[in-house]
Amino acid sequence: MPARCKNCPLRNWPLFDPMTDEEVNFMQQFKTGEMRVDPGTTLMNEGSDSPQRFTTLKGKGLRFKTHETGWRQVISFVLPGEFIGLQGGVMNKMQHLVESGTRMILCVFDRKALWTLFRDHPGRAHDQTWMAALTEHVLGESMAALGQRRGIERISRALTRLYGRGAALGFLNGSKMPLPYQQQDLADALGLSLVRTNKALQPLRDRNIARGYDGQLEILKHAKLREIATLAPSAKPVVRPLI
Amino acid sequence: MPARCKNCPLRNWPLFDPMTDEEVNFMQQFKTGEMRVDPGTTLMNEGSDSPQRFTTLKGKGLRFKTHETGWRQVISFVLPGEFIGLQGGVMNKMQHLVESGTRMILCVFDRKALWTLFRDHPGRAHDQTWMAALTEHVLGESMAALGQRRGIERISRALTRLYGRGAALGFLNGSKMPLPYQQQDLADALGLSLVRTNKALQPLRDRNIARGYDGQLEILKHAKLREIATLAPSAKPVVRPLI
DNA sequence: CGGGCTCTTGACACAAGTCAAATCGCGTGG
DNA sequence: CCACGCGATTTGACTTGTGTCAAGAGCCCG
Repeated sequence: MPARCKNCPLRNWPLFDPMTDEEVNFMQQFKTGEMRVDPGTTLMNEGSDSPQRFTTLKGKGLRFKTHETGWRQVISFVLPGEFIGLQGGVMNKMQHLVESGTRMILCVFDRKALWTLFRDHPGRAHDQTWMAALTEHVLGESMAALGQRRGIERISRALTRLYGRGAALGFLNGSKMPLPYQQQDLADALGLSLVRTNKALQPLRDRNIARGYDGQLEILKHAKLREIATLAPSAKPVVRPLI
Repeated sequence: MPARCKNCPLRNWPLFDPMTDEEVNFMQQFKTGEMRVDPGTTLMNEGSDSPQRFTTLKGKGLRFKTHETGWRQVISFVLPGEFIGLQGGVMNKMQHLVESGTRMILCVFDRKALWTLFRDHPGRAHDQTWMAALTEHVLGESMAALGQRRGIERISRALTRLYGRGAALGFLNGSKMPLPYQQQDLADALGLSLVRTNKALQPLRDRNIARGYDGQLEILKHAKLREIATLAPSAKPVVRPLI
């Protein structure tokens, strides 16, 4: 039986804007169910056709584009609390896939229902736009990383960011967090070859700065890692609405 | 005296969704004026503080991020019809600048007024989100270009895209369109050094495929250019709402 | 006529890709 | 219980793309 929004396990994390009871009830109307998927399931494909939108409740996934020449660009890592399917109405036959990397549980909303949200609940509609703007911002940062930074910097940045997001979602276990991605995923996200990714990871391992193995990401020297990534010292994740 | 939205020079281009008279009047309320700027003016800086939002009426600009280590990543080229300032509410002290590259004329909207749009005109609010989703899509494509394509491919792709957007806005003059950007701008957009950009441009010039000079972009062999860029043969620009 | 841009070109250094092979885990079937 | 196969990771040798440095050419404008 699907959990009620009232008991949503995500809602009370400090990463998310608090919601009033009224808002929770409102969202509950739109929830048409829950979906559980195994690793490697395609959640969105050529989004325009999908009648559903999702919010990730549990598990991790990948958002990426592919090309007939064989490459794959990972656009972002999908973690709990993320909304999937906004682009649905926009894309034509272009490829933008979302795939699960672990078992996932997703909250399912109906596409049409979401439209009425614009009519009846401007605040939530605004949140939707707000999230889109945040995504734009994040993608812009990623572009800058790809365009302007070298391999080792990109990797350090990616690990730092993933760790930060994981921390905000309570995934941390000591200095470790579960990271169900492979080096190939990281490579495709960073625009590096698998071999180079591995080789760039090595000095981080050897110098006990950070390491990823056995489905875990461990960061031992945060400051050092940020320094290598030329990232500003702190920057907490932005508190966002949950849709 | 500022033009009325009714006479908006952009509105009737086929690139944009048609608007009803009612919608036009509605938007007119929000327009607080027009702004004219010289080349090189900063339109948005650390967006969170700007009380204004703009729509480009005329002229071209650049959207980019900079970093204290000296690099600059051009996120996108700003052409007429583009909305500027959506991210305003999201960014903290992070740098995301919008700068004019030519003289520009911009439609000015008040930030707060735009909020009421969510309350009173869901259709337009939806358009706003729609545009944000389109931008997400475009940025994703750009990421893929930066991460997966080599210099010459990136350049060919960029030229093709710019030409396509120019065509949709009626900038074409024979096989040429005005392109008020420098090689350095292109380089910063593509994540290449200036020198490499120039060198990659050379074979395109020599083989009479495309050339950029004197503020003009000329494409002589579209098919060839697309082939070099490994782009699908056609793909018209997506018809979008004008905000 | 002489700065100060932008664009062009060449020589060289270095980062990243490619190819290939070895290693390690791990689950399956004999 | 162990051999086998498969996928992920690691490592080495070599090639290629791209950055950097430096200098010259073209051009506009005072």
